[in-house]
Amino acid sequence: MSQNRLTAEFYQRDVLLVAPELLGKQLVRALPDGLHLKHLITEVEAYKGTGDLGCHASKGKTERNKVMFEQGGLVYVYLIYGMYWMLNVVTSTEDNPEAVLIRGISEYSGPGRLTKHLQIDKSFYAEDLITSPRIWIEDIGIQPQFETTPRIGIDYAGPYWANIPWRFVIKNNLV
DNA sequence: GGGACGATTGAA
DNA sequence: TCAATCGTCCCA
Repeated sequence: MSQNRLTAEFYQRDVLLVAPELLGKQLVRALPDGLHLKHLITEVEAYKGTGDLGCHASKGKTERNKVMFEQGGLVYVYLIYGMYWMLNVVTSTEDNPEAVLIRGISEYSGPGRLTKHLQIDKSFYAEDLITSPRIWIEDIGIQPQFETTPRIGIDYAGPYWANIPWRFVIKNNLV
């Protein structure tokens, strides 16, 4: 465990505040054998509310996305293309469906690749990052510079939502 | 019950 | 450029 684990107060804010602040934070995955995998978060995307046509919540609450409607600090995982698990962090408060997609961590680019490495699957659905013994995020005092770009792979959301700059990436090859 | 599709990846 | 691969969602 860590004294610097992020708390409920960190997560229960607007996703557009939380997403960029997750850059440079340390994602920790404690494996069953006791090994702790530690990686800095390098790339994220924000998904905000029912009005955001790129956000799963825009279709209303379903079995898959219902955890997004809970309070911030929970994990939202779902399967994409039949083979990759996407790791998301729920933000904001109850009934405000927002989440941050973790798209990249140090040494591993791509949301599907990083979950494979961290051994994250459906069993992490609704896992509580504030209390879980097997996954959490720590503040290690890094506040990297970052840049913003449109989000990846959501052309179906239409030009406005597909182009809004809610992807946040650490600059250069820092860390 | 059936069909279309996806917040991806890696190989051709 | 394209196949892999399957849970979810929507329609019948």
